[in-house]
Amino acid sequence: MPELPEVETIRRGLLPVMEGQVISTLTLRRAGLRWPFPEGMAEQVSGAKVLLLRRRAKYILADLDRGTTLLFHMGMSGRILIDGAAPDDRQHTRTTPQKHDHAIFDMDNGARITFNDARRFGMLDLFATESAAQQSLLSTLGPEPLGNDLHADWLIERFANRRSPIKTALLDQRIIAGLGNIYVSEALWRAKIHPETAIGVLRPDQIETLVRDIRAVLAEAIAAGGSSLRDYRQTDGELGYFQHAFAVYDRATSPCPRHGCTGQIVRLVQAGRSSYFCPTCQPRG
DNA sequence: ATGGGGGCCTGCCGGC
DNA sequence: TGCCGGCAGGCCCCCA
Repeated sequence: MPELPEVETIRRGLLPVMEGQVISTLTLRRAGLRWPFPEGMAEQVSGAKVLLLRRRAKYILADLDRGTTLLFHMGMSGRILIDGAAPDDRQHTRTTPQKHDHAIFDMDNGARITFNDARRFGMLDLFATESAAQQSLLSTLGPEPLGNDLHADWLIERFANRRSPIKTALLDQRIIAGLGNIYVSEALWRAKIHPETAIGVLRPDQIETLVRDIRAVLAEAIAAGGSSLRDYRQTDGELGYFQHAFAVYDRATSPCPRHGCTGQIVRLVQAGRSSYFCPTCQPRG
């Protein structure tokens, strides 16, 4: 799926057509994605004004003027595309729905926002804004890695005496919210930490370095508009381009790009997911 | 308690 | 050309 940088890029793309704007009609083209949509969601959203468009982890949250919040999650293959926003936009690629277009937001400002998701691991939900913090999808999330919520001291404490491999710990949204398979591999490479290292043996200085590298790789990816491998697109249909900056992800057998390192990138499967790393400059902890 | 595996879906790519 | 296995930016659930 889109990880944090891709979701943030999508949010920024939606801002000008959604925030402060009225949804004239929400059209649902199936009964649900991962789960059934809430009863009456289309009616409750149609006519509502979006007060604020925010992001939490990999979720986009639209607070509506009816005391409700609309939640988007892109799953693995979800896309959001905007048509007809600008007066000179003659593309209108979505004048007729395409395959896997599941939800269509027609805005008062003329924009059409389409949620497309081939694999249907994505989510659309609606709940009372005041209950958002208790919402089951959001309540267990850990700190945001960007901003001021993530502290190395907290991670050092959280990791003490635990044996879980750092790769799987960083994918755990309860520990840090928003990382996914790409940026975990990239951050571990930057921090020179082997993905199988038990979190309990990491030194405090390694964890401090890791926090800095997580922040840096996410910020750089956002600046590049995210990474496009298969499904991900920005809301204008454009590709992100951070994939060109990957050091290790999907680069098995390539030479390690670290200056002075002569190692070769290796693919490893952990908990059913691919990890990529350089055995030479990411020694076992 | 927590770490790993299976399942959810569709699409694409490579090998035979 | 077609079929089949493997793989994919995620997350929930169940089991040891």
